[in-house]
Amino acid sequence: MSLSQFISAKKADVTAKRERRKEARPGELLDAALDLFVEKGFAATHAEEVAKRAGVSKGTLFLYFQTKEDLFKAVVRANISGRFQEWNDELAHYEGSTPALLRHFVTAWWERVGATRASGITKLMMSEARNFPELAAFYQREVVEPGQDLVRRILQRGVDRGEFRPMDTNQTVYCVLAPMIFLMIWKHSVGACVNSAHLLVPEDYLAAQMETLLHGVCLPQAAGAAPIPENKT
Amino acid sequence: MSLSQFISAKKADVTAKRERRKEARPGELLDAALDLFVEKGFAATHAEEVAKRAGVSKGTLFLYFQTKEDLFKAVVRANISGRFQEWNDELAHYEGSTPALLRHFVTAWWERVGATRASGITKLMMSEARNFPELAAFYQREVVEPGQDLVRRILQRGVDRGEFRPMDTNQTVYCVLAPMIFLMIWKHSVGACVNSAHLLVPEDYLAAQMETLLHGVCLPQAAGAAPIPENKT
Amino acid sequence: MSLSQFISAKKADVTAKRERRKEARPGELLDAALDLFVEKGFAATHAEEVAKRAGVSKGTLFLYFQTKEDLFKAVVRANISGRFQEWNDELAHYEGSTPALLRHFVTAWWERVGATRASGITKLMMSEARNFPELAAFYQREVVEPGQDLVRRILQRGVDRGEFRPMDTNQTVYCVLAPMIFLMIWKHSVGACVNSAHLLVPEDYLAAQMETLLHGVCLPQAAGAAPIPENKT
Amino acid sequence: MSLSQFISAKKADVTAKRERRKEARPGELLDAALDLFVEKGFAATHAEEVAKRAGVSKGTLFLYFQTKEDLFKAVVRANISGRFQEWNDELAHYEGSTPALLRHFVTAWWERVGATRASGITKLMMSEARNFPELAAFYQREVVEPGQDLVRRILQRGVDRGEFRPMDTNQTVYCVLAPMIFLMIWKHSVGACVNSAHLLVPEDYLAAQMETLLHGVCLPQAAGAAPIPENKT
DNA sequence: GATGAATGAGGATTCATTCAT
DNA sequence: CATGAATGAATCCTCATTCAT
Repeated sequence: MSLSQFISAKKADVTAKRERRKEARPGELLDAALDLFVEKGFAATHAEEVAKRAGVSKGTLFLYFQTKEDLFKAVVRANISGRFQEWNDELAHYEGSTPALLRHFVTAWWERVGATRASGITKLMMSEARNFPELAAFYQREVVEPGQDLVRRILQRGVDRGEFRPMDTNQTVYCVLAPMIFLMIWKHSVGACVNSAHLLVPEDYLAAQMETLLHGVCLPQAAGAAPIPENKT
Repeated sequence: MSLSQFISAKKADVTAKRERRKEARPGELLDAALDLFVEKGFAATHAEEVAKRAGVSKGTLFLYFQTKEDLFKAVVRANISGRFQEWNDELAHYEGSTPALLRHFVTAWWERVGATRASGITKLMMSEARNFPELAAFYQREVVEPGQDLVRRILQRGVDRGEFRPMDTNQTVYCVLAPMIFLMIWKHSVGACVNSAHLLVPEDYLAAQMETLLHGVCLPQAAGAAPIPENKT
Repeated sequence: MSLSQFISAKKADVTAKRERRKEARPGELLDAALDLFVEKGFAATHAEEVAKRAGVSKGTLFLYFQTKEDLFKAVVRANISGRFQEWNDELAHYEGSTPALLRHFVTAWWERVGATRASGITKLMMSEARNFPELAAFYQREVVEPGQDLVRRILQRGVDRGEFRPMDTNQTVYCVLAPMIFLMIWKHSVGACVNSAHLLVPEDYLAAQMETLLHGVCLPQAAGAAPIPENKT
Repeated sequence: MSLSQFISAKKADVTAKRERRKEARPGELLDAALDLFVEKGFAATHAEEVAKRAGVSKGTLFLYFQTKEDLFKAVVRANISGRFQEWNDELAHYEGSTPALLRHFVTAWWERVGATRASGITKLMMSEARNFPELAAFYQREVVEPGQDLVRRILQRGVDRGEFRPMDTNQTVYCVLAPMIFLMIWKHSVGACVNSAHLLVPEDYLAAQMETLLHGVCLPQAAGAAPIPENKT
């Protein structure tokens, strides 16, 4: 190793160590923040506690996130918003039937969000939306609308390909999303502190929901469902 | 009337008025507190605001409820009364088809609970369950389990009468309840502070859910649904 | 004393004691605040210190003044703004010559503001104006503009009555006010911490300023001054 | 050129550059600090901002000045240089009338100090004198007293030459200096953040002040002013 | 010497709770 | 019983200063 190589290696090393730390910090803080936000809610989570759990001081937290709201937004972005790109890509390149796509989407969502700590964020937003209008707006913009949009496009794909019967996709979107939202809320509220005799089994519940949903919205030729009778109620 | 008579009459009058109010006080406070807890959550609801809305002073609130937590617990307990007896009776004497019964149950629920202030209690419990585990257990015992039981018996009636296909009623129960729970929470959180382009219309949503549900779980002869294909995903 | 008299007297007494306290409080707080604001500046004055000096707790201060800025505004109103009514009345009813009026105004100002603690407020505003734009605007609105207006009307009175030569009153206003402002600043800065050999004697300084000013602006017939020569500079 | 030669040449170059910068550093820092202290006051000026404006890091600032107070003191000291020598010389060799000398002095002061950044120092001292008594004394000694002395000698020259009426020069000195001081403070406080309808025009204000001053203090034969009437007030 | 990440004391403000009246 | 003035612990955020690199 030449001298200059040695010198620059040394410097690189020093810098690297620092930068590794600096780059790791936000992640560690987001991690700690997610835990605490989910556990205690936005208002009841104290900045100092987040910092302590991440192993740094209060001041350091505010070095990386200007306010507690910013921290929250960053948590949402890191855990949810970021996923939509991925899903949009999958949707664009999916080649199978739309019922299969919908099942895939729900399964993937469960694995990547529903079953993870990130699911707590949704419960959190439902609880605190009214007290933090700006956060609510942010969440609506970054999560709710992209999510509804994604589902709407899936449903429309089914209609366009003659797999689903014509429908008001704007309303049906809620039939797809509501079970997921319900699941996240349930898990982080009642589910977190009660041992019921008949526990909710998320995967079974989701599968059941999807099947009842599909047999209701599918045309006969697509998923084998019968035509909907006209004499409703 | 002598002076002393006048005085004691006046005093008696004042006392009577006071006692009347005194007995009404806790109810008025619980009423005010329910509204505020639902609207803003536990932490963000200020004792003074509750008192003001009930028309008394802050001091009086703490005369009836030692702490804010006590007030919260009293609010939840006071609002979870026995509506189940009523429904159990209706179920026992219902003579129509089970799909019609289920539709009736959901409609009645929306009218008697979902559309009323009582729906706020559910939102409240979902939001604060983790902070009040003791209350969550109470809620589970007094509300969740009786509710699940009721629905389970409706579903079982359908299976027994050959209207519904055989199913794991313990899981399907959630398919009936989840939309209701979702609706209550949505209404009191996102629904209260976001002007989305595509608002959720509760009645439409419930009707749609019920139809997709029925066409998924009903046997062909019962509600005209097609047989469920065996090749699930 | 009858019973009812006794009763209402007792009640009145109790209430009175309380109210007397409640009414005295803001004054005590304003008093303490004025001292501290003048001594340490707005930013460096701590709410807790103000409260302590007034003999109450931090919380009590915020019971009477929502923010530190509000406290400051109240201090200004109590010590300066309130004076303008009084001066405007005096101006309206003054019957002597305008030079005498101007001398009266300056003397009165010195006695009622310049020589009192209130003078510190002006120095304070000069120091902190740029950091607290809202306070600066408030001060401009409540003090500077009414003050300039008052002086302008005095000058105009002199011109109208043929005592002063015609002038741009908007600029001359500063010739009257500047010595006062200078005095307040000097007194609360250099003057507060230096023992100069040749101390500024405010009364002498003001008198000298007024005389030079008058002999400059007065028409010959009014105060015996000569016409201003045209070859300035 | 060998490798080692290249390295040491490079190093020498770097070192030279560094040393050049190193010597300039404190000056750049003082320069940046002056601007900020004048603009925002001592407390509201942040170390980091000073460093950034000087193009160095926060750490470097504290390398040259142990504390923010030290920096403040250095700023004041660095900006109070000997402009008095220059003026004393001008005074000694001036051959015109004393009124003309006084006008010259005021005009020169405005051009060389009042209109420049140096005026900020005065505002700074007035604002912070009470927090830095030691500096206030220094300022008194190095600036205030020499300045008063200079003016006093001008006035005395007028009296001695029969141009000015006899006076207490110690007090009249303030009549000359106060407008200047007022102007510097006004400009850096109210003047910087208020859009008044009638803005102060420094040059006009100074000219007007000087004329009223001269016509008040001058004997008739000196500047054409009328005799001062004896019937004051 | 120079850097900038990290620190933590400090300050304004809130609000559940107490208690003299 | 009822009141509401008073309290002070608790919380977010800032920023001078330090120190490992």
